Amino acid sequence: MAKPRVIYWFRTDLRLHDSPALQAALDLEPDVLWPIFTWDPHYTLFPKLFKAWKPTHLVFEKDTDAYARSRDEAVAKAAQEAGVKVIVRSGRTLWDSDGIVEKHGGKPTMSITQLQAAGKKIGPVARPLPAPESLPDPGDMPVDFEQHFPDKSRDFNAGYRSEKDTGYNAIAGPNGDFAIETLEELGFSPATTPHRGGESIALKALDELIKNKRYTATFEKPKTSPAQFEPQSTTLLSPFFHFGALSVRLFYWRVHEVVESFGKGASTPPESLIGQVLFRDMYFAAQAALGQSFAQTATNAYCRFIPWHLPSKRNPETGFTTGDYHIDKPEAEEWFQRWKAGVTGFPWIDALMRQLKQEGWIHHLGRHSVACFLTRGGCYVDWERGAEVFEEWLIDHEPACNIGNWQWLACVAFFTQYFRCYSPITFGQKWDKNGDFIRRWVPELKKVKAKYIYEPWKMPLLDQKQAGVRVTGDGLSERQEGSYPKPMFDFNERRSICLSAMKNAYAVGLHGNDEKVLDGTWRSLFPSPDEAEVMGEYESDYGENADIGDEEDREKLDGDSAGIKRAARKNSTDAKIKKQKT
DNA sequence: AATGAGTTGGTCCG
DNA sequence: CGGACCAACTCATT
Repeated sequence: MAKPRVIYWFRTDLRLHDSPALQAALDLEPDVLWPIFTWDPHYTLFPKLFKAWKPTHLVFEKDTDAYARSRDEAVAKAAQEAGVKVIVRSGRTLWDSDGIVEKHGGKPTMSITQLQAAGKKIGPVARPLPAPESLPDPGDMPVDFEQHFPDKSRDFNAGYRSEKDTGYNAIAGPNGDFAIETLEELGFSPATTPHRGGESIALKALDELIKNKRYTATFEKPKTSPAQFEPQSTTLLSPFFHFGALSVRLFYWRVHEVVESFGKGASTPPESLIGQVLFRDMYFAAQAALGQSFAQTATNAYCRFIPWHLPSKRNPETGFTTGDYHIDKPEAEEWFQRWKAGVTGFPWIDALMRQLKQEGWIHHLGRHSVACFLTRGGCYVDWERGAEVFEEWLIDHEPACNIGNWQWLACVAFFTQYFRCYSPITFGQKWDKNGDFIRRWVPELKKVKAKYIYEPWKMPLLDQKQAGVRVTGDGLSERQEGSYPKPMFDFNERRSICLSAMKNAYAVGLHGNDEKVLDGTWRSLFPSPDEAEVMGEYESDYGENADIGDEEDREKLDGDSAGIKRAARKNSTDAKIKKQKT
């Protein structure tokens, strides 16, 4: 019998160590093994490859991302039609995410307790497999068919290319060596990030971490500083996990060993290093259970509905295009743009957003800060808008973790304590009194006294002169030389408005799959934006305390808001009754 | 049904 | 720096 001819498709597993899928391919004892790194042109490429190379097997690591599922189904179908056997192995997570879902009754894991319980039912995390000593030769690769990128409309990076893209001109790359395309070959400018990838760098980074026994064994995420840089306070292994350059199970067992031998005083999940990868598995399994609806509010039974000022681009019915889906607040669009550009006028937020854009990575608590600020704790912009920006900019972007964490911070799923709100001023100060992190990323403020670095709008003119910066403008219009924008709103005012709006939304109690959300009738359950604005009381830090005037007005408004709240509670009760019925 | 816990807030007080 | 409080949600356990 002829020996197997195998195509190995690398996607989420750019490594040789601990790859169950690669091991499965090698276990076939193939005559030839072709490595393929292509990402999207598979729909047209694979049928051609099947015809030209006549493989017997196609092997790849399981990808439970919503988009990947449909892509892989299409490829499996094409393989079946060509008589090619498909082998898929789980290898991206501690446990197979579909297995976790199954043990959790087919439902998404919405807490770390649920994930741990389901993991326990499956059994211990698999021990990592060693890297193969050698790989079979790729052999002949007749490529006498159309090899160019087949569908330019699916080239989502087109807008970023400055040079000619030669990366897709040949199956084995420009040099015929199957090397992953360089940025230059893909037509991009040199990277702006100092972070570097690859399996050997990943393994070295893990070794360095493990050498530091105390750090590894006593790691507590909430105690690591989001303001620390060069070096940062956390491991920075997430990009390696994302690309599969480092096996999460290898990480798990090597950390486990250190924790065991450290004994008393070691940290435990969820704060510990092990806890971090447990959260990762939790989000993966949540997504595996919910599919595409996980990425959005619309149709998502596990996502609370909030009438954000700036809506998602998705329509509740179709999942796409902007719909009439929010309570109008014209300023919100500008707030979103200023947040994205790092010119909100709040230095702590701006520093984080600029670091994110430049380097593609910020500390987890920094992500908390900017995500809370954009959603429930400031701008009241839909979390889906923020998630899209992170998706584009993060070098460690993992769809499941990104979506899950945005839901967490927006308090629409996973987390509910919306009254715990990050301050763009005091949260950073807790870690970095002098504002060194701000000085690094917002150089306009480099010479500002520590007293004003988190609140430059409070700086007297004389101090502004001495620091060589004028606090003026909106950040978006053409910026004056040596200026830094004024804050885009009174944070305390916004915090108060958002809090009461969240309270109301919780009382109404709608979720993404509720009929009222999908047919638009949710509007009648929420106060108009003007009413919502005056529901919150606040002490202005800026001297111009909105419209709330004399005592009589205040009473009247409070009366109104109480009425709205009563209505909201009633609606909440209705919703609960409705749920019990179904 | 009641109770306690939940990775990662802010403010005030001592 | 530690704890009470803010105003109060949901889940897991009993």
